[in-house]
Amino acid sequence: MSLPHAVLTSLLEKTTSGYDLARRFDKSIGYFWHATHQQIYRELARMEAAGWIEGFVPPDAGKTRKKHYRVLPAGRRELARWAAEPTPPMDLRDAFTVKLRADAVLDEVDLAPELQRHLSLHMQQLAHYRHIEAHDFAPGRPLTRAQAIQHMILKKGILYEEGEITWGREMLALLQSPAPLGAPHRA
Amino acid sequence: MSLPHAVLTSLLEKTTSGYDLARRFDKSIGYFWHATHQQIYRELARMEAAGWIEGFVPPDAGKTRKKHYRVLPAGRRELARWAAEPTPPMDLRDAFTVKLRADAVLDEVDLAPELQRHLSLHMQQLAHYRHIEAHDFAPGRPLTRAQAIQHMILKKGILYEEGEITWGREMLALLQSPAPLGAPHRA
DNA sequence: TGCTCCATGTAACACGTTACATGATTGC
DNA sequence: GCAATCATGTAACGTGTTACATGGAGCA
Repeated sequence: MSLPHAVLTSLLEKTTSGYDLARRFDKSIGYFWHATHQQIYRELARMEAAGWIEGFVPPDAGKTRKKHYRVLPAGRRELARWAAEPTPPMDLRDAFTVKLRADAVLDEVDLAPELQRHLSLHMQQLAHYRHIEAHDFAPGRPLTRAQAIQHMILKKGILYEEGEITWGREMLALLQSPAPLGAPHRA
Repeated sequence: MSLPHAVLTSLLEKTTSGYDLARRFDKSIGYFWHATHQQIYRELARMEAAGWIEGFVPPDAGKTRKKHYRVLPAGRRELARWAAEPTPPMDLRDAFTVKLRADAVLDEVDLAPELQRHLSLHMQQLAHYRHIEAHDFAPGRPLTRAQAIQHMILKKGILYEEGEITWGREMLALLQSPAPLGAPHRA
C-alpha cells in the first residue's frame, strides 16, 4: 500500500488540489507510481477521514469548487513510519515479455510492429528525461541533499529507458531476422 | 488483463496442474508477471468455464486430487489474438523510489539499510539468471527461434538486475555521504 | 503420532480501472 | 453560444492480496 504515501509525499512537496495532484502524478512521481485521478480523490478522502491531511478552500478559489489539502503532523509521522519500514523490491508486470513467450510457443504472431512502437515511446521518454536533466541539473552546480536525491531518481529513469532501448533494438533485429536457410524456424 | 494469457502460455509450454503452475510461476514467467496460487486457481476455473482450457485427471493421479489442464483450440486462438493486440509499455510501481522522494522532503529517514538489502537481493537474482544462462545458453551453440527468444527474455532480466545494481551502488554512496562542511544538508 | 509437503480451493477485502455525471470558467 | 478545460466526484466492476479450510501422502 504505497499510493497514500506517494500522495503524502507529493503534498509535502507542494500543498495543492486533487486535480493538480492527478496532473503532477502524470508527469513526475507517476513515472514510478502511476495513479488515476479517481484513485487520488479516493485516497484524499480516506486520508482526510484518517486525520493525515486537511482540506481547505484556497484564497484564490473564487466561486470554483477547488479544494486544497495540506499534510497534518499525523500524516507526516505516517509517511516517516512507512519509509522506515522494509518493502519488497518492485515486481515487474511486463506484458510484452509474456507476449514474447507466447510467440516462442505459438510461432504465429509478429511482434515486431509492437516492439517498434514501444521503442519509440521509450525514446520519447528518454528524451524527456534528458531535457529535464539538462534544465534542472546542469553539471558542476552544487546540489543540496534533496536535489542530489531528485537527480538520482531521474537517473534511474534514464537508465531504465536506455536499457529498454538497447535491449529492444537487439530484440527487434531477432524478430526481423529471416529463418536460417536449411534450418526452418517453424516446426 | 494478461494473467490468463500468461497462464495459457505456460500451459502450452507444458500441460500441468494448478499447483505446478503456481510453482513454475515463482521461478520463470513470474519474474515478469507475478501471480499467487489463488489467482492461478481462479483463472483456471474461469478459463475452463470459457472453454479455453480443459481439465482432466492425469494417469499418475492415484488417489490424489491432482488435476491437469490442457489448452483447447479456443484458448490458443485467444492467446494469438491477445498477442497481436497492442498493449501499453509496462508501468513501474517502485516503492523504493517513492521512499526516496519522501526522504528528500522529510529528511529524517535512513534508507541506506533498505537499499543495501535490495542490492543484495538484486545480486542474488542476477547470479541466478547468469547460472541459467551458463546452463541453457552456452555460447556458440545454435539456437532455434524459440530458444533465441527465451535467451533474449533472460537477457532482459540480466540487464534489469545489472541496472538496479549499478544505480543502487551510486545511490548508496550518496545516502551514506556525510553532509558537506559549511553546507549543512538539514535545513 | 505429528510434521511437512502436495493439492485445491473459499471468502473477504483492498486496490486499480472504466464509464459516467455534474457544473463552473475560459477563450473563441 | 459552444467547446475545451478545470474540478470533483459516484458507481460498477475487475484484479490482486491475505487469511483460512480441507484432506491425502510420505516420513520419522
